[in-house]
Amino acid sequence: MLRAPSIRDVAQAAGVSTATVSRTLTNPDVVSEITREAVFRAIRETGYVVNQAARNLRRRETGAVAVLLPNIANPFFSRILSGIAEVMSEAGLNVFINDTTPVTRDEHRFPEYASHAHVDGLIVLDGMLRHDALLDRGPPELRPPLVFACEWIEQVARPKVTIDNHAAAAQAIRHLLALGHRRIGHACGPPGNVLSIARLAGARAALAEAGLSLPDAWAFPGDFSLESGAAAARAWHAAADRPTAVFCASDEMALGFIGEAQRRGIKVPDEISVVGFDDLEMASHAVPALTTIHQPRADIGRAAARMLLERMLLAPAERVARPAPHVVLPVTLAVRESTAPPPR
Amino acid sequence: MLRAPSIRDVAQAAGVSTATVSRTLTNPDVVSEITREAVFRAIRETGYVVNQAARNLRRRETGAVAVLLPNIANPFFSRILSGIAEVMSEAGLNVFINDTTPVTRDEHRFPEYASHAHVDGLIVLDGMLRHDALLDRGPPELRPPLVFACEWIEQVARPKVTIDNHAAAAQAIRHLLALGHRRIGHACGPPGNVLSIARLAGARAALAEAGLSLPDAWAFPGDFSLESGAAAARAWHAAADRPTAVFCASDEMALGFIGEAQRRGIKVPDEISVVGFDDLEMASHAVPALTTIHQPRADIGRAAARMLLERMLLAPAERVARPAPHVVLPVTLAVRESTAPPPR
DNA sequence: CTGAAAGCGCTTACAG
DNA sequence: CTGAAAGCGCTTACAG
Repeated sequence: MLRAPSIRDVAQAAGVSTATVSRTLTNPDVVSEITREAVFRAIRETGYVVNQAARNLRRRETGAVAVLLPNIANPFFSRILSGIAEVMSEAGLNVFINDTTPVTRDEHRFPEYASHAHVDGLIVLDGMLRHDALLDRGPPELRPPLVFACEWIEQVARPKVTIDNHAAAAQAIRHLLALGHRRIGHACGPPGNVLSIARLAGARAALAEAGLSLPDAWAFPGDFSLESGAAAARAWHAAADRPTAVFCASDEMALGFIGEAQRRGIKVPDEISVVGFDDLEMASHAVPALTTIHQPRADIGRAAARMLLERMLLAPAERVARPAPHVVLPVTLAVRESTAPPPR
Repeated sequence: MLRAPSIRDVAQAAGVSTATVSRTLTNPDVVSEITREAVFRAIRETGYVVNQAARNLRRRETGAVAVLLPNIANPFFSRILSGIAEVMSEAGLNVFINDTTPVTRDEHRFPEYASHAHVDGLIVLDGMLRHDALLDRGPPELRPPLVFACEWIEQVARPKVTIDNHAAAAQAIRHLLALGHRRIGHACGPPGNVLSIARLAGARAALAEAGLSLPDAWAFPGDFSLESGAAAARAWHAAADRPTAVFCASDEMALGFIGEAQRRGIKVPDEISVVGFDDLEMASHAVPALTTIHQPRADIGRAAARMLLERMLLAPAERVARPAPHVVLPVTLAVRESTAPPPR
């Protein structure tokens, strides 16, 4: 039976013990130069590569972290993932990416493997995850370190890196107000989602500041997707009494809204101003280029990864004792071509 | 020191041996009903979850497969990944997703972990991967089973699932010819890429059938990105002698091209017809909606995953001996609004 | 149907 | 600076 070379093969070839091979690999300085070289030569000769399962078992760690996200098909996540991958690969850790709603239609499930047995840490981008499962199972010291990014779960006190969604939404609305709009609608994110809630509240607050409000009829339901943005445009178009501007909870919705509006012969921004949220690559390439809230997505990913690394270094007891930090990253409003003063 | 419960704790709680616990978990039928129930009760009481590192070490497998792709930020891959995740999660396997060009600018690197030691199989979506590294290292029986999807490496004979890029490109060109275009350009994919080469060749072949050719000046360089599509539009616009239609090697390029063209006051498709390739979600929501080659992305992912599963079942020797199958999935041309007869 | 025992391939105090 | 030995937590022939 053919087998991959093991540390014993290397030890034999180098004429040393397996302990020395192991030390040469993990802590070369404690080994004399001649043996070190002999070991490296033996490694080359045998084509040895360390068996992670064995190392992990022995070290009681896995060398991997997992990222849980609601929908990998959503382009919003791509740069966040690059940011995470960047700092994790520097730290020598592998990254599992896992869609929390793959095939089934049930609640967002916490994958079984997302426990200490499989993973040294977790970054969770999904605020809809049910938290009854592994997330809060067993003694806290045994639960893998976890940090939230972008989204979070109110009941689960863990470190997080987010933006200020409330303030960002308010900023988007104030931009529309400054252009002279008084009749402003909102295409909402998925109901129950923490981002949807914060963005809607922020929009309402900014409207209230100006003595305005958001009629229910102008809060168009949606779920962040292109299609739901298009649906919002249809609802907007069908309404007798229409707002002159709409703030969308995501860029995909904004792009879907604009596409559907244009397809119906509506001119953007002449007849309707549209603001997005996220600043996807597509936002600046669309026509009209999308006015939107720019999120520093790679930075969010990097910050979350660094925070997780910090938490992984802490002793379990200390980690549980310490307060969970909350990093809030700044956003900017990218004013482009999809907003203008109201018609007439 | 606090430790996660192990199989010994369960055995003790249930009053059986660890062997019986293990059997109950992996092969419940061979265990009597009473012990089985006792074991399950003990598992619940202790909160036991199997330690994968130990299981993997013992079983000489890892329970995970890796997907290697050139750029996770490219929305083209998202549905392929869902397709893969769908069948792999059914099979009880975890999926590592790895960007082959994360931070560094060097050649696409084969990640170290993509060896038998870390992963039971590989799906490679990156034809630019250097194949000198682990890919062809050591005896073939020891290399993890690998299947290519979408892209491939000519010199590496492995199973693959692709589309017929040559035929698809020809189909796109014939659509433009049928509309009456005689002056047709091509916005190319990244140089050296197998897809770029096949699509360019297919376009040339269809042009040649009609007694036409593709002047060098009309083969706009690109790299599949939005920005390179916009650059192609600028080059097209600046040219003295311009084609009336352009076939783009990707939807992102087509969308970038159209955006830049429209921004310069050019009407699409009235002044220039544009065909894309891929059929991203955005394609049908853009204005004009993009005429493009529809790729069955989820199917590609599912087919690649199934093929990998098959190969993983084979004994190493047999796997090496067998010819590598090549599955070619059908594509369709989605005719929408971005193409029309040439001006005048 | 069940248990004792070996062993998967590492790492790491403990001696020397 | 180096080796012998124990042990990480499982699984699986081998007996019974």
